[in-house]
Amino acid sequence: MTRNKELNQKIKEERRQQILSNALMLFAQRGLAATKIIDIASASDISQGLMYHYYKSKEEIFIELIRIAFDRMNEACRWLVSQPLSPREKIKFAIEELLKLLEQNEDASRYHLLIAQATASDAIPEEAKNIIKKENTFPYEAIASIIAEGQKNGSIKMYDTKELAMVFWTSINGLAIYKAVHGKKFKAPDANILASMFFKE
Amino acid sequence: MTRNKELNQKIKEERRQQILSNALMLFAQRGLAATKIIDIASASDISQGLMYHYYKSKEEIFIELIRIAFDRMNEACRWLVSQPLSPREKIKFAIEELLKLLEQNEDASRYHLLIAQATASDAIPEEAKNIIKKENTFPYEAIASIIAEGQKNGSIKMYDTKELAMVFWTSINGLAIYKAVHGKKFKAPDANILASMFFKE
DNA sequence: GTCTATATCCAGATAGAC
DNA sequence: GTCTATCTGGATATAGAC
Repeated sequence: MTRNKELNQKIKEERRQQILSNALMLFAQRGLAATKIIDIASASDISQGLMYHYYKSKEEIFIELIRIAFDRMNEACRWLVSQPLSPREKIKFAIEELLKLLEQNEDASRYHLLIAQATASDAIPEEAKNIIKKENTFPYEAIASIIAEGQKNGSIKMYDTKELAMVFWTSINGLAIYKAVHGKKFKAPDANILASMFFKE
Repeated sequence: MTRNKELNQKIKEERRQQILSNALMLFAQRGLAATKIIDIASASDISQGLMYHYYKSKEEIFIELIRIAFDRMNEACRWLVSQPLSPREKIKFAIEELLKLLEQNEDASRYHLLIAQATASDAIPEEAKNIIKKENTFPYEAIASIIAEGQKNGSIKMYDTKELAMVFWTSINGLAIYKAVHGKKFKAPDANILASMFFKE
């Protein structure tokens, strides 16, 4: 009895993951409004009606994805900040890892695109907007704090700290979008190109 | 008689421009699917029904905007290539002008965002896809050709030419999206930050 | 030219059978 | 748990009055 319940729970959880992953692909490809519930259902090989056993609405799926996207992003930033590396090494490492992720991991660039889209769009659920408002600044601040340290010890160029942090993320974002568009054909650029915005030769 | 006809034509043309401009703002803000005809009509202070005197569908408006966006972009690129400047000066100038445009011209960043969105989205009219497929490569090629020249004469770094061109546009794109999100508060970064990806010190 | 009213269509969400 | 059928609402596009 309890056995069965647990097993069912587990199956349900797996199915939810599967739906999430398909929804992520579709939202990233077409945006929230243009993605129909039935598209997600078809991609997940279930009927439209059955979707509502797993999620109570399209928006709920979207919100959960936004939450996951920021969780992962912020977790990665916290981890980066805590590494025993010099500021310069951290920035270099961050660029390299982000580019590698973009090139190799399909989901990674989709999450990026999802955030980019969601951030750029008015037409998303209120709750998603709140998550964005609350979480969006952290990656900028994390990078800015590393850059500030690097500027103090002379290893990073003396441009305005916030401007550098903005250019860091907007460049990554731009590449993530490019990747999402060009798919598997995408080859990440040499990390040194981006790095040269921050480092003296 | 002919007088009146001409005048009417002129008024109609102006109204169409007005509608286009409002539609651009809304499409950039919310995307195609999430923008309702009635939103465009309201923003233009006309009834929903009247919209159809000016455009036969929402998609037609979208397609016209995409066409304009690429016309302007490509025209600007052609102009840049033809300037009597050294490759290095051209790149520097292009960065400065693009950043200035982004900061000062509302429409400019909206057109950027529109292209970014449209390029990133599956869910746009077939005809818009065709325009994108046909026109999208030109700016990349134009910048790549300038970079190649600069590499030949030693004024631009010897990274892969296509990678540099890609990073050029994706960085601008990323900033355009950032600007579209943050609106008037946006302040463009120092052009030298971006320039340092291309130039030796 | 402009509006209001309406036909039509499509997508989200629910109900109910199996 | 899963499906099909259906309700409901909202958006596009058209018709017709002024």
